[in-house]
Amino acid sequence: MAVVRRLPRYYRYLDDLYHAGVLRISSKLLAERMDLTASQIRQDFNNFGGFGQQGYGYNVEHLRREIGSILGLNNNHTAILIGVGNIGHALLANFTFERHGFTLTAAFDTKPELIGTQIRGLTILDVAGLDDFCKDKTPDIAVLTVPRSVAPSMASRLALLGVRGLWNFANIDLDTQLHGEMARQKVTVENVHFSDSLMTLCYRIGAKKD
Amino acid sequence: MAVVRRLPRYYRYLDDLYHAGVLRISSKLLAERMDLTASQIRQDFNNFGGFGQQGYGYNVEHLRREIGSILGLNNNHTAILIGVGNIGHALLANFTFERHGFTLTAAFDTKPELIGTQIRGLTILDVAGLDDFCKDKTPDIAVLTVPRSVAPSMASRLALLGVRGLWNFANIDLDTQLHGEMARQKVTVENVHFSDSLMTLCYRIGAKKD
DNA sequence: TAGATTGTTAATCGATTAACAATC
DNA sequence: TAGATTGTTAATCGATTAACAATC
Repeated sequence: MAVVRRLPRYYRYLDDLYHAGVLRISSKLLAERMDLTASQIRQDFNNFGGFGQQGYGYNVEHLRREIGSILGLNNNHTAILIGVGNIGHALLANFTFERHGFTLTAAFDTKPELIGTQIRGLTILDVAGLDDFCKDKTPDIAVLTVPRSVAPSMASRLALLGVRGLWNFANIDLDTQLHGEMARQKVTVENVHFSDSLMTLCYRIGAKKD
Repeated sequence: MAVVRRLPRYYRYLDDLYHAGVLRISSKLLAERMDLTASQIRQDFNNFGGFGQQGYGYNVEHLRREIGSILGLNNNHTAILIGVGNIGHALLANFTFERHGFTLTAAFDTKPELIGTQIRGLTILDVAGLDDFCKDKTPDIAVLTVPRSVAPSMASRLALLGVRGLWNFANIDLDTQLHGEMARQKVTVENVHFSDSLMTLCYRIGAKKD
């Protein structure tokens, strides 16, 4: 559904408004700000129930909470991170998983010089202990920041360990790659593709040139 | 157009096939691999001209080159990077801009301890010299890996310096934020949103639960 | 020639926009 | 009450799928 893909963006804007102390917003105003039509916004929100009030608009705090709850941000999911290279390190150091519905409970790598070190209070563990950890703690998702070459095998391993979601940074479509296996284990894959994003930008500045 | 958003993904798959030594592929086979319909693939490619041959399929090398050229991957664009924090560093160290149509010509930061150091042969420069550099070298795009708080002002500055595109990692929609200004300068913004991606995953594993 | 597979048209499906009555 | 703005239906638009003739 196309609405779902817009929900995170709605949440982001509402979160900004909320933190800016704005109490109410109309579909018209929000539409201007987000570069959408007011009609679409009302249609979208009504897919999940009527959160607004005629003549008034939407209560920012309430709407934010509702959308957050539709997204499942309050489900107390847990996450582990595999591969503390540059991107893994960047996420560990800067990304606040808590603001997006997850608690990061462990990070793993193979490099001896990394194992035992801490980033933001989290100690890097040896991947050798991954299976035991997962059997014990059953994390909901794994953040895959390993080299592309080992991504598929690590994905299968995590799938068999019962992980329910993979946030994949390996620049490869894991869902199409491991089709049967992933489906069997009911693992949801979210692929992050820097290269797709940059190629899109390349196309768009090119198209503007003439 | 919806096709355009699929082009980078087509390119990625064709690039993989090409490097795997595959010479030809039919819409049917590519559809299976990419989890699309054969009909859609043929429809998509025909938007840009007939690249196939009846009874044979598509020549992988040729199709890859055509899509690359539609995307503008051969336009010899130049890029600079602003903000060598964790994400900036990760991109400098790992991302091969050359494979996606860009040559990275400079990286900037404000931290004295970073300035003058090298990453992958590229010396980090002082942001103080940004204006002179841009006037001299006129880079096509800037990779914005600065903290969210300084992103809007840096974006305007770059826009005024004549940059044509921004690849923005600041978790903020710069295009809607700086509407008039960006439009005036005709700057194309591509926003990368880790948080949107993670929230989408959160929604999807939640929806599967019941 | 026979088989395969494209290019392309027509049919279907879904998503967006417009309009307006309901109602705060 | 009058004004504002939602919820919701109907109309439009665009994108996807199905079908098949063209042709390698």
